Amino acid sequence: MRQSKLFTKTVKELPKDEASYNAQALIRAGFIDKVGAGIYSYLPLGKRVLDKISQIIREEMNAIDGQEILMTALVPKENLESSGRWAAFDVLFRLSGSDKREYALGATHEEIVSPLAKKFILSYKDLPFGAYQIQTKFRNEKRAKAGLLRGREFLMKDLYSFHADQADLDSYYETVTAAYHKIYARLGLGEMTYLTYASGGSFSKYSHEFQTVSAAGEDLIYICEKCRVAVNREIIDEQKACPACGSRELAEKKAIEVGNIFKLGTKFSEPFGVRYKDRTGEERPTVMGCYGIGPSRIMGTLVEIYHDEKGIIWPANVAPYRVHLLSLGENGAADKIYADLINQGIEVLYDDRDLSAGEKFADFDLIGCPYRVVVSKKTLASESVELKGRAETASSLIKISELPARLEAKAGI
RNA sequence: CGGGGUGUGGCCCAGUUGGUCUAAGGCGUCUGGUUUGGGACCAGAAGAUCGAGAGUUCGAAUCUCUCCACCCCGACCA
Repeated sequence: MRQSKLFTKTVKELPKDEASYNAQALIRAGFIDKVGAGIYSYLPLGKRVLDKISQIIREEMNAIDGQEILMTALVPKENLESSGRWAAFDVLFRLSGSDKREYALGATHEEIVSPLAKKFILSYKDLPFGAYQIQTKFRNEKRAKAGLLRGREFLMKDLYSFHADQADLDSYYETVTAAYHKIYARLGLGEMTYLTYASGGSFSKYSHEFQTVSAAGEDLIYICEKCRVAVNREIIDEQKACPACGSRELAEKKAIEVGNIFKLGTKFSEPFGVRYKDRTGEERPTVMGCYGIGPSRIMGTLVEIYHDEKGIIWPANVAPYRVHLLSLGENGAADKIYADLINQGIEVLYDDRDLSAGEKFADFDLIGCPYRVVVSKKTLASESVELKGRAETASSLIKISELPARLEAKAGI
């Protein structure tokens, strides 16, 4: 991408109506645009990051045989009345069309996926399976806050699984847990993300959250480093012990909830009549699980964790581009390097604008691509470019002919 | 939803005991010139229903009322 063609620009000053770091940094660098409290548009750079996060999640869902679907954003009132949530759910955006039929904008999709599954589940032979989607969710939070961390409209991956019995659900639940750990590792969040015991509702003692330690978080968790698990404050009782090993050596930390997995049991399959015939011909309710991760919240979380005083430092796997190529008055040579890198399959943001070096460096720091490649009179004198990692302070001169190999070698954190 | 705060060109803001405010400054933008390794410099230019509505007054960005929006703290978060 030639930066001269990019319609967004970075801005020098912090937006006055945002206090959270992730929103400030993302707006300044031109990744998102604020429309209202908790309502943001994703601009070219931001969309690329969001797509990369979603793609990692998609790959890991497919790897555990999740089947991608896309459900409706409009959820009819009757569906939500079947589960009792039309009245109980206070964050619903409710609306109606000219036909007077009432709907809610989807805040979650048990009420759509359950009747869907009912149409295809007839026999035990139809189980188990998992269906997921990556879709915008709507929740009218009384207080949206913290930029992308708690929005009224946000992107969510929600997976729903259907099983013949509790044992099969339990087994798949472990599979999903492992997949989630892989996702966080690939996103660069593995080290600071903990499987966390949280309140479970009516069908299991606990649900599990994935909590990423960050001062920007809303939750308070108690971490057992030995077991690499944590307990949410909402269920910690007076004994304050690790549920895995019983240790009382727990570290209190603020954290961002970056995922949540639930065993739903028959909570939805009963009211929606999602039943199957077992081997003996007897009809039984299916057993369900649901598993969520929000790519947009992940994006905000990454910014909270990966930045310095100058701007964002994206992990390589989700950076909008791998390389930010800066031409300092040498577009002739830089054009060729740009074309070569593109041909090698390397994603490049190419600053071909007629601006001062300082502005280009500042933009590189704000936008936060992993590598900076500078082409200038100085570097060209030795048929080289200057290469520097965003997180590094030292740069080095690299022969132009060796650049693609160097970038590939450095790829993948 | 309770409490606190803030709304002034695209962005950040000064001004708010009512009176040359015909709204200042910085950034950005446009024109010309000089620059060219950390948001460089000079000259000129354009750009504002002062959040909205109602009111008080000879006169309102400034005072009163209502509403709206955004931020922060708390509650809430299936």
